Amino acid sequence: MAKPSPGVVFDKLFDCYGPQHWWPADSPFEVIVGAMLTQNTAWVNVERAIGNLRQANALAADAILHAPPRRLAQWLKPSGYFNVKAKRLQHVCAWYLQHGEYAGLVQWETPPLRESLLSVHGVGFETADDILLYAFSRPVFVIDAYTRRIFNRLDLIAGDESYEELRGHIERSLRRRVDTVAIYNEFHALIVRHAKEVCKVKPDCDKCVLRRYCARKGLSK
DNA sequence: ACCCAGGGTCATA
DNA sequence: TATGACCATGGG
Repeated sequence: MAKPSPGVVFDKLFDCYGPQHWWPADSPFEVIVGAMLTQNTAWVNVERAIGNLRQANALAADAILHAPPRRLAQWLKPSGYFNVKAKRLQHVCAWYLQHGEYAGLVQWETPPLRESLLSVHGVGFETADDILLYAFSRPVFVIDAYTRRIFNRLDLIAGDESYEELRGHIERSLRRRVDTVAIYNEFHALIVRHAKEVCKVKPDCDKCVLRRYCARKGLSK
């Protein structure tokens, strides 16, 4: 069985599920908040925490930055790790305000913007790239655990690549597409959708749209 | 009673 | 550089 290219994987997922309309947020700042809160956390719990912030009229950088840590942690409780995330959220809000919020940051070139994000305590590769792609519309492909799992099962990667190696590999393989930002946006969303939908519990991809290509090498996480 | 979820940091070897 | 511990809630 021939291996599919990443582009073929994208096309099959898109044919199956259609556009996903990501990121689920009303503003770039809300994307940033969601990206921080969803770290190793189910999205439904993130929605509750964001709902708490909104209800407290605290879904804004200055409000979060100046909120008492106790109260901020209370709002974040449903999304887990609330003490850790309260600090991380304040760090990223301080960064956001220091650099002129969206209007200031949107003028930056992508590489220095990415470096600056990664310098914020609590922002790692995936969170930075979520923010770059979905808040600032930059052509950066997001690698998450689902991406590794799916590409691993399709035998498209060795499995021990670093984050940056894997990102470079997938970005290069999609270079010919016309609108890379739109493709990266949709692809990552489709991978998450697909992982939740069918590939989560069943490694052999029974009803999987990618079944024809599935390597079935057993329980490769 | 487990396991997992749209990760990241820190201490240790 | 490479593991392991830790953070913590809610759903299956």
